[in-house]
Amino acid sequence: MSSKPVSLKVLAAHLGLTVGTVSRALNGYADISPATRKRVQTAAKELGYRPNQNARRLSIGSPETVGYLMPRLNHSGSQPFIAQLLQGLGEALGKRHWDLLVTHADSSQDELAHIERLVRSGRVGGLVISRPLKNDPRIRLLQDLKFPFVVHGRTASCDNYAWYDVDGEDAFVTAVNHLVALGHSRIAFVGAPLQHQFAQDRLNGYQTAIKANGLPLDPDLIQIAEFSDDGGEMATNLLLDFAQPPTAVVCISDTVALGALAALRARGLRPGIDVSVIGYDGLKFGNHSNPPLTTMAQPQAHAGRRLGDMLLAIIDGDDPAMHQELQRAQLLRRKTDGPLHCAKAQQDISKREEIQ
Amino acid sequence: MSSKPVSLKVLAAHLGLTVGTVSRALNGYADISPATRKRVQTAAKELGYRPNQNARRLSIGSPETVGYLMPRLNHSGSQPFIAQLLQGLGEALGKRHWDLLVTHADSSQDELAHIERLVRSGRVGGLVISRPLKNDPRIRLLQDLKFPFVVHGRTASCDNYAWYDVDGEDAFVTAVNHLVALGHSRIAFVGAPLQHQFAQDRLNGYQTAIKANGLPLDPDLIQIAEFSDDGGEMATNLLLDFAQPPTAVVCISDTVALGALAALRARGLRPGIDVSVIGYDGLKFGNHSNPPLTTMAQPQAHAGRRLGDMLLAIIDGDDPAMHQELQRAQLLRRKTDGPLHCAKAQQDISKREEIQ
DNA sequence: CTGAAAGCGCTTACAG
DNA sequence: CTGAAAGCGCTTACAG
Repeated sequence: MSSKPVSLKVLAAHLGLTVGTVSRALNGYADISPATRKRVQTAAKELGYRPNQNARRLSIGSPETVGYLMPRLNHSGSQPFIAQLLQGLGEALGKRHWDLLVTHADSSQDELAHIERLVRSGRVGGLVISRPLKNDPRIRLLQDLKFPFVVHGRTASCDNYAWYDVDGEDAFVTAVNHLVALGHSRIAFVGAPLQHQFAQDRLNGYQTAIKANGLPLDPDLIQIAEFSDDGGEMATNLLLDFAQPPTAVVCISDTVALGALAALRARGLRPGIDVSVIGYDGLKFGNHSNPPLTTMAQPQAHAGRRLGDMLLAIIDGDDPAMHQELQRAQLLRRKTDGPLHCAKAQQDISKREEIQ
Repeated sequence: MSSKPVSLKVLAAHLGLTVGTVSRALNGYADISPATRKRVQTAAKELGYRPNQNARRLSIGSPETVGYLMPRLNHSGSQPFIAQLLQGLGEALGKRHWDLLVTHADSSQDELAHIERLVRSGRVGGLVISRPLKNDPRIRLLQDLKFPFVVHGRTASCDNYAWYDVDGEDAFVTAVNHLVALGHSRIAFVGAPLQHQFAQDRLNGYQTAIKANGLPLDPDLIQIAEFSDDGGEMATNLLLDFAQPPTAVVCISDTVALGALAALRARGLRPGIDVSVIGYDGLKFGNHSNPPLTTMAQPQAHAGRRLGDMLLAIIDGDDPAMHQELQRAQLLRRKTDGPLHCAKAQQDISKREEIQ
């Protein structure tokens, strides 16, 4: 279909030189006369010569390509940060003229086979994986294969590989402390299934902070829900149905928190006044929720670049354990956090429910 | 770093065969005895043999890879659909074991050079580009190079290449008609700079519908703003400052519409009651805005798959002009559209503004 | 049915 | 300084 690109062979023929010489001239070898180097370079530019990368990479023995293993989309929410992540990865790789291959397994069962195929086929020289499980078989596989990789996120034991993560535990300590400082003592946690480490981290932070503040750890106040707005709404409804409902809720994500807000509004409760809600992520969209969502905003801008730089360094031979970066989330106060209302107001909440 | 993958050579040696024979056995050539075919297959599985794709692709003369040219992120809004699009592309390509390469130009000036490099280097056999300009030089370049490509979106003249798009003009006709049916006659349009064709299409739809309904085309009611929530807010403030403000606003995107809602709320105007607002995109997040956003929802689920299938067909030799698919957006009524209020209410709006 | 050989388009020691 | 040659790991006519 497309016209054939010019090869080294035709370029060499055009110049009356051998392909070896032309190749060395183009690749800046020292043992080429300045005159022919110039001649070769101008001819290459004129003819629009670009080395065939498949050939080049076969020859040098490196795919000069890194793979990103896309997490499977859960029907409910789209990956909010994926575009930014890919752009950052692309920037880091681009500095060295490496390529970015984006793949996803057909099913989660196939994921290990998918990775092994990818590694063995020589298409990539390193891999970026994200959203690790607590004990992620992908990480074990890659370690067994001794294949360079970095993880966006962490697992329970994460000493011996490279990762970039935001400290979810710290974030939820901060969120709970903030609510305690506002006078709250019945603070609930709406989380997601604990197979993912990030879900566990955030729950840990919640529990740590509750205890550190001398509050009782009421198991009723810990709700594990579907990781979506609907999940957040259902969990919050459960919480509000208790005899002693919480006066504040920390949610594992902004999306889940939006569901919590919906549950509150549906009962005529005012988020940030009657019940406080804090999300996690810092999505821009939280500015436009009803009311604007207070959240733990994670610094997301550099994740892609950092992961890309790390991976290249590891491929160059760095010890993966050298490359571990933990960022902190920051409290972003908008309108859904507020001081505890007086006892009377709390009673009103309970009453209102009974009426419903 | 990683242990070397087994090559065809070691597999052949292991079996006491030549590489040619082993290759043919693995690739299902007919002239191989069933016995050795079996023997080869089991040995390949045992040793975990995977053909080196760089070598294979060099040999067969196809990169078996397609490139996706990421649009540059505008600081303000993230690409909401990009993850879905990539997943869909990956599915379509995966059926044929093609790979997906994701790239972005360092700057918009470099984009043409970037494409040319990509094409000439033989890394990809086809390209997906998105968000075309009205008269997009990338498309001309790819046509000149006679290189297979598909466009997510359309340009002004789009007869002679392949594209997948949602009919923005139709969507805005639908939105305006809906508002007219609700009794509105002063309907504004908040758009974005017109270099992108989609911005023009949506404006065209607005204008077409205004005229078709026998309404005057008031240039004041067309506001071209920054493509962001802030842009939408500023534009809406301008509209509300007019002596005769609009009673309804159609916005070029959900994000812009969120800004419009913010502007209304800031003035104490109730979206959907005092002033109607309709967005475009159908973001899930619109369920949680204040109030939930009425929008023209575009069917996004199949875009990636369709674009991938089209591109593969074109690479196989199909005429690109055969592959043009126009989808329609659907009105998704939530809470920001409503009937025109009586004259008195309208006066109140004007008054309220004068007070501010 | 299998082997021997050429070729894909590069890179890179090795001669001279 | 440049050429001639081997090699990267595959595929695929061509013999036999």
